[in-house]
Amino acid sequence: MAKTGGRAARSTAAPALGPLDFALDRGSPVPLYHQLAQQLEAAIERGVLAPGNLLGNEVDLSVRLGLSRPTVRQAIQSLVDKGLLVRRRGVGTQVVHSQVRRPLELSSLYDDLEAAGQGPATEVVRNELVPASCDVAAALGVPEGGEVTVLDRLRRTHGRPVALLRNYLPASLPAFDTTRLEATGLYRMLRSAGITLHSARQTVGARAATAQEASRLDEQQGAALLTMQRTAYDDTGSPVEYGTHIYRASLYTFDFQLLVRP
Amino acid sequence: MAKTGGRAARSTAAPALGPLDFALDRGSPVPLYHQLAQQLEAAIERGVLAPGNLLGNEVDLSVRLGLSRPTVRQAIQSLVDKGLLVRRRGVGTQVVHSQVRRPLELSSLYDDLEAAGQGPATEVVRNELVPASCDVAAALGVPEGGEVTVLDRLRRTHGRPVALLRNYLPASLPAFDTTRLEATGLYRMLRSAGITLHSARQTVGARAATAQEASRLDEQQGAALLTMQRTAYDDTGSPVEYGTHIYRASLYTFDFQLLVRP
DNA sequence: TAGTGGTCTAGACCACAAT
DNA sequence: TTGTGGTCTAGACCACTAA
Repeated sequence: MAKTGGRAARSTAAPALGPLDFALDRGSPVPLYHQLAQQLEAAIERGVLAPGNLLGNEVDLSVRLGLSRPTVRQAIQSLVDKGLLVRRRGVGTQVVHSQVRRPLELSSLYDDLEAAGQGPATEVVRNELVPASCDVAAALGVPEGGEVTVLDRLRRTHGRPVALLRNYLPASLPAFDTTRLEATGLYRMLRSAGITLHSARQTVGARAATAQEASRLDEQQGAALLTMQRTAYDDTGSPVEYGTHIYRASLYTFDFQLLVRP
Repeated sequence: MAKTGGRAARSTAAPALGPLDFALDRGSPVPLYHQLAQQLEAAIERGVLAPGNLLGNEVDLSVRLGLSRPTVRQAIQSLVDKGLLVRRRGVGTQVVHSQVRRPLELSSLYDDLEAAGQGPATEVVRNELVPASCDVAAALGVPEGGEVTVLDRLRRTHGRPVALLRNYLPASLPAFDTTRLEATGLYRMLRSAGITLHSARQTVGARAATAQEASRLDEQQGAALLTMQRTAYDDTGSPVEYGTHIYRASLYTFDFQLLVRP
């Protein structure tokens, strides 16, 4: 097939927006649109692409890169979805004005996913099978009184206790090795167990600390605590985890970025 | 290979997934992929599409609907992004297992956007120009001491105070009419002023109520409060609003769904 | 009017999963 | 081996924005 046949003709001495050099590898298993998106994002991050007009129209770009327009669009769209670019019909595609731009995954789900490995960050204080209470049964979709794994962890940063994490998991999952859990983190273990997270539902609130909670968290009784409940689901919609977390409000906040969908 | 070459042969009395009837209007200004997405979503919502295998392959679907495959894919992809569908290569596209499915916009930004109009939900208690303090100036990107609009509102539900909302806005915006603000809501007024929100950054925390806050919110001093700070940006990345909100933890929680991006 | 993104088409080959 | 989604192409016409 001569598909790529006429491509050699695209010589044209360095068009107006020459400074951008993208190296696309057609042999790579990573999709072209993804390669382009990554390199665009890197260019934006490095400030090579200033927050002004740019990315001269999609058609030119596709010709310059030797890609089809839909492919270029797909790359651009992924960055628009990330909030890095804005498209205006009849105007062009612009880099969004710097400011806060780190994508920032959501709240403590991210913590559980990434804040692992480094030192004795979280200590497992309980890891056993118990009968499911009413609310746990409802959240996990198991019969009330059926066995579930309960996991209590104490999380510290800089040596100070920050959070009490209680998680319930279906007993159908393989048992969790405590030491490995402390080194790896809950979500990474779920992942290596072949469970791919799909979505989660969270509720964030606040209340005063009980005497017991206060002593465990090194706070005064009645101190303000941040509370978070979460149910996480896998691809098929089956619940894989129900958690009730408590954070010291004096040391911890949830912060996240959100995009307004058109 | 004659792949679907025998396409005409695929007459087969009412194929397995016959019950779906989609009415696409090519004359409508609403894009075909969007029409299809809406009708698919409606079918899922109504339970016509059970959480199992379905949506027989994209190629057949496109033929049945008289659309090209990319168009069908675009429709499906939008529902995947919403968390309603899951695609598996070599398997097919499935409806995600019911459970929690309402998309649910994020936290109180949604409140501000939608919880408007109905009754005296929020009362404007302050609406004036003041010099920007350090943190306000930083958040809004204006010089310290420059004029900004400060807006204090008291929000009630069922007659009980729920939140104290303080917002700062650039003085460059047109003045906000207090009565209209109470009837319409802040974000709707911004929108009608031609400002399209793009993204926001939020921090959620907790602390004990001061005596003054307690009296305004009908709480005890020291009661747990939920706090939220937010900076919202428009398309161009310019800050359009900085808010410091306080909620009664006994009456209010943030709850939201989040999708795990692959 | 000219230029931009928005939508749509009709194909193609590939990678992966199930059989 | 078969069927699925994943990627990619090379065009086309339209709607909106700006000059």
